[in-house]
Amino acid sequence: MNKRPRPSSAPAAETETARDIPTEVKDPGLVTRRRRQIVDAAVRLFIAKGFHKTTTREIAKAAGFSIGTLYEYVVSKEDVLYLVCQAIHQEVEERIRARLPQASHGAMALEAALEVYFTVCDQMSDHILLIYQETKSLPKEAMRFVLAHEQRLTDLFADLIRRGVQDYSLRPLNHAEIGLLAHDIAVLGHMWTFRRWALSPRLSLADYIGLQKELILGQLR
Amino acid sequence: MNKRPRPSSAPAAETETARDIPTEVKDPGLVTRRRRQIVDAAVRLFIAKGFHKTTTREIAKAAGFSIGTLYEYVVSKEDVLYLVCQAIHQEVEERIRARLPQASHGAMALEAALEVYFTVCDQMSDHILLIYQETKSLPKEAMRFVLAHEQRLTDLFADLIRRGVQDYSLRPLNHAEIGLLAHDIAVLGHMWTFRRWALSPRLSLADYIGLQKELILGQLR
DNA sequence: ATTATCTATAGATCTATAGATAATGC
DNA sequence: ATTATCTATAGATCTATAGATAATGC
Repeated sequence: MNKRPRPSSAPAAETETARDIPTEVKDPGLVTRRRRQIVDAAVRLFIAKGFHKTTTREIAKAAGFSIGTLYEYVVSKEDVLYLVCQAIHQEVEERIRARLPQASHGAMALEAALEVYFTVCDQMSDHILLIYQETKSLPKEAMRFVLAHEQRLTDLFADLIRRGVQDYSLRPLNHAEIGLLAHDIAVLGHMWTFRRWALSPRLSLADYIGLQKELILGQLR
Repeated sequence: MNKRPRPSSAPAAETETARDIPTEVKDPGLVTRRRRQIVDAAVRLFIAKGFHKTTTREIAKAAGFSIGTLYEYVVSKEDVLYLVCQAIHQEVEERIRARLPQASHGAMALEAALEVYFTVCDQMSDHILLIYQETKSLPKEAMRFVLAHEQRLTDLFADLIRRGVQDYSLRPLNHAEIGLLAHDIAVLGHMWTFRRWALSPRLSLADYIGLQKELILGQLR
């Protein structure tokens, strides 16, 4: 059940889900704790002012320690951004997985997943928007990890669609169609966050979910 | 034919399509020319390095004059970003309008528009991506103008859908549905630019257009 | 004498680190 | 004596402007 499909040609090391950031501090528990403080502080600041306009000093202060201490836990400012992106993706994925009911057949499971996903996107609006806007500021390798995470989330939908096709609760679809539909779903969730300025004045979240579900599922039955 | 619907409550001044940037230079023709140089240089640099990592000096140099001259034509670095966003939106809109055939009925016109729009998104991939990533760096008022432009582009699709509903070539849809579908179309075009890393290795542009057209039009007939 | 352009730099940051200090455990 | 934290700052930029210079037209 936890087996994710991995690109068959890539070596195992390439599919690791997180990148290690060097630290001067020996106590691993402390590292975890301090980095959580850093992430919490940075998320708030990045959402409010953006990555580039936030200084490392501000991050350290908001996290409750000095600039010198900050640099015991990260090597660079970009590391902070990476930690933030990683934490956000993790939380999105956790929230979705936590609320995914073990529905009977594929079509039903997919519908439930859409409901959950769009709701999570709404709740984590600012965070998802942040990822959209700042992923490009990551160093190349860190970006690869973040995009891989995005792909994993998308695969979650692809798996459900595939299940629906196999149990005949959805119409037959080929590999490319399934992949694309999964991306469509992922992006239409994000759309609620980055087009909020146009959508939410006219549409409630419930309406949005209802209409988008119709669009996606209508095409699959 | 050129009448665009405007929010009835907003005063005319609010719907202006461009913002005036002060300049020290008297000759309007020269201003236009130099600003085009600035935009051309900045677009290239911003796409390559991002807005924040590009310096005003680099922009001036790439445009072919000195930093002092640059500041005769803009007040701030943000002005350059605004000029860039404005120019990109304008070109996207022009390219689309130029190739829009005067198709007979709404459904056909919409299909043609999708074809054109997705193609333009592909051609201007880097530019659209730039807008996605840097709009947030604009000062508030400039951002309003850029988002208004985005909305106008979306309205273009809404108009076509509405036409199709009226001539019965598309199924009946209410106001909210039309608005949302228009946004879906706009975003699915952009998706080709910001999910390229996942899509284009597996899917040609033609396949992408074909499948997305199916998704959207399938729901409307 | 007016307009456009250039050079030189003021002034303001900001990241990252070196070296000092405090706290903890042997 | 080891680990974590802090203070102070080196070093590197970067935006925006002031004042000088060159070009154009009366």
